[in-house]
Amino acid sequence: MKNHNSMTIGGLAKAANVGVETIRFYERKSLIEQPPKSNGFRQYSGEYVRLIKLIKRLQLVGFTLDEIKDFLIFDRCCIESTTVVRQKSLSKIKEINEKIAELKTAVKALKIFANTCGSKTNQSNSCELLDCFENDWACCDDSVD
Amino acid sequence: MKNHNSMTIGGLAKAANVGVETIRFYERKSLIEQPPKSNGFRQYSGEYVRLIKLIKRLQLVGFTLDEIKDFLIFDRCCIESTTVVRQKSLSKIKEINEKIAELKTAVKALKIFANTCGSKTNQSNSCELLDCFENDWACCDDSVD
DNA sequence: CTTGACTCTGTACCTATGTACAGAGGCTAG
DNA sequence: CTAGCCTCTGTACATAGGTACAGAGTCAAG
Repeated sequence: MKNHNSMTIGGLAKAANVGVETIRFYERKSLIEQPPKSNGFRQYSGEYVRLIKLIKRLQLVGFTLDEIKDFLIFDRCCIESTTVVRQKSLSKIKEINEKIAELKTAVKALKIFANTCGSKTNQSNSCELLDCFENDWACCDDSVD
Repeated sequence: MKNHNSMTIGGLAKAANVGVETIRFYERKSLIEQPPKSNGFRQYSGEYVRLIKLIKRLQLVGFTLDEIKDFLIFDRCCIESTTVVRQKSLSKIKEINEKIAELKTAVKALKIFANTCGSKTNQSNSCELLDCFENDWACCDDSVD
């Protein structure tokens, strides 16, 4: 009675490289739908592998699970206007670009730190993280609110 | 008896734009030292403002509090060889650069998503996050371990 | 000398994102 | 038919990084 291309939760977990508990957790949080069951066991199609991997990718680049849920629900149901989703995407793009700028500034500061502190043998107070990280931060100072 | 350039915890919190509880939390975690007290009240110098802001910046770019502590302790005491600190800096730079690459890929994918899904009126199944996020991820696929 | 704003210590609680059982049942190989 | 592994539901615990009291003391203004 089993679809030849379906798998139980353990198979999905292995294929998507996550734990089975994580999958059940995503289900509880409504990130994924509960699949049909056979004898009480969840039967997942291959699509679920792509879906879980997508979730993990979105997480890596800074989406919270709640944000991911919003996108996924739209993706499944188109319940929101495409304009709203477009807006959400654009604002996320903006956010990520700002993060990229911050990270680039940090790399610059860390390079200075590594060069001035890591290569000198002098242990005077000229070696300070504070100094290295104090310049070039126009990008994010007091923009925390 | 009070240094004209010192402040209590509330002043520091305001100046550094964090909560007082956060400052005491950092103290408990040994990220900052307990300053001298006057009548049982902590008296902070202006240096603490820079220090708290530094911590917040490092956090923003992905340092954990434990990592920050390591750098700060070196910065204060030079207890580790500069070579070790240099190594840590370089590996953090590498990590941040990888993150930048991921984020750039995500921006590309989100742009495609925004353009194909947000601008079309068609609601067919051609509009899928999954598709947009499935290419160009050589940078991080299965590099999760 | 009272009032209100601040601080102290210590402990409990919170959110996000999982992880780990416990106790029960199912499936498959030998 | 039994052993060993899988899955089920439900609940509890973990971790990072705070946030929020409770109950007591301090300080400055009026």
